[in-house]
Amino acid sequence: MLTIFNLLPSITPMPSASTTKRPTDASLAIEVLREHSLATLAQQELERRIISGEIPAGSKLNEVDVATALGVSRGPVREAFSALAQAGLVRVEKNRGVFVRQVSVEEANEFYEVRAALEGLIGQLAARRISIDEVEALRAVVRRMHQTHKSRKADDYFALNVEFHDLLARAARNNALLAQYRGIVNQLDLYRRATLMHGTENIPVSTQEHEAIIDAVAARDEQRAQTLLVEHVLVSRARLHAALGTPAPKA
Amino acid sequence: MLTIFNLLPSITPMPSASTTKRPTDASLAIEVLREHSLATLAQQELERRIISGEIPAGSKLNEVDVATALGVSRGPVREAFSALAQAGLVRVEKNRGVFVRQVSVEEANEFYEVRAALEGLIGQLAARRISIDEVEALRAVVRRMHQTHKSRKADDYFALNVEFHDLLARAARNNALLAQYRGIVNQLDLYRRATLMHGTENIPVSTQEHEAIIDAVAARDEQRAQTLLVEHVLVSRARLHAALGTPAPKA
DNA sequence: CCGTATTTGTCCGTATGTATG
DNA sequence: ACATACATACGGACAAATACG
Repeated sequence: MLTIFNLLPSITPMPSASTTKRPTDASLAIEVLREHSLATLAQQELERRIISGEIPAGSKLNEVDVATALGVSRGPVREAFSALAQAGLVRVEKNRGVFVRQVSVEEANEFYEVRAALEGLIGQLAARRISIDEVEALRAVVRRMHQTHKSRKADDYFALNVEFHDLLARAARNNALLAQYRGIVNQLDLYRRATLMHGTENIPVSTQEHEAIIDAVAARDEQRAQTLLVEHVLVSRARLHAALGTPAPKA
Repeated sequence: MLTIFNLLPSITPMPSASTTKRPTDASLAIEVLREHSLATLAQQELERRIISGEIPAGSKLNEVDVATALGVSRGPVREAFSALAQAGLVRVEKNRGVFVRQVSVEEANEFYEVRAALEGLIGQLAARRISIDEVEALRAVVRRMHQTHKSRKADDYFALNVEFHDLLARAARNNALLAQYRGIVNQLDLYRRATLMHGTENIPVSTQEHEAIIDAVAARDEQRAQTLLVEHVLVSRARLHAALGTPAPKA
């Protein structure tokens, strides 16, 4: 338990090479607080901890514990809880408390259906609007995936996979779509974390799919990009079910 | 300005014919408060007033004014604001206040793109999972649309149109999809309300499209239902732009 | 440009409801 | 079943920032 500095956003610490003006933690905190309220900072920090699995699914979030852990009072925490509930990351039971959302297999399948549709639109729009630089950034991510595969670090691959799809989602140039997509992915992560199935997918096959997606997008083939991405999502869902031994729904 | 009774959910007032046990407003309030917090009630009430246009887009929501109007303190109101901000219905500016979200033409086009994709999935899944009763309910709505058309009440048609699509969305049997769909529709309504373009669409053409959609869904033709619904959304977007004189995006 | 009034941001106390022995 | 301990729900007070004259 500490102070406001706990919920400072994860600003990259910087290699500290710059001699210009090294901002102290205190000045950074002041700068951050000029724009963000404690409620939004608490929301972001809780979201990060939930998505990362630092706070496991099903956990009860005690108001005073969270407040003291974040170094704020209970007011901002309650506001953060409301926002997180709307985002689907926590569930609020009146007079009982708030709990980190648990996503069942059935709900995960629902999310996958929606995600497939959104990814399809992302592919379609990205093929129409992506820039050359963004295509190159996508290829760079896939290159790093190959290296990561060789060193066998599944967690790194998982992070790169997230980066790939988020990059693509941003390339679609549609903020509403981006927001909806991220919301779905966050909720799906709740399920993946709970089932400990992060990054253990079939990496070589997946990277092949990624490369095909990049090619389709770079070729401005909207239809193909859409189809490939829908398939990509449904296939990864099938892989997940296969690994878990759960029944995969048809179509 | 009044009391807690302001934010009682819109329970149908009942023709007051029942002699059994007529619950007083007070007992109703107690019953409601047993399940819902003042924050969620405030959220629902504010959402209703925003969607209905009762509170116009761009309005500044003063905390104490809203609190007194709803008969509660500022705490629950602030929690409701957090949730509404997450839902995209209001925008929060730190140390300035919260404002009802204004949706620009460009943002509305983004929403239409997403909505088209979601409606497509709705059509696909509804064709797979809809029940006979639900098909009949859809036909009933369209019948009422015809009558409404004859009496030329555009607002009624608008309400029926919402009911039709929400019914279809529920028939898709996917709660995540339903939630996302409703979120998009709510935000699109912000735009429609602002442009005063509710219900002035081409009604006869629209009802023909609705009937075709029902036929496709009833015939379990997933592909056709999906295509028809995507087209339906894009066409209604084009109609809107034509009426407003704004440039309609390609595709 | 400064002082005042209003509004937001935060914190804490109290009442009510829930879980536990 | 009762009493105790605890957590949440709500309200109100204080501080900081903004808006206005």
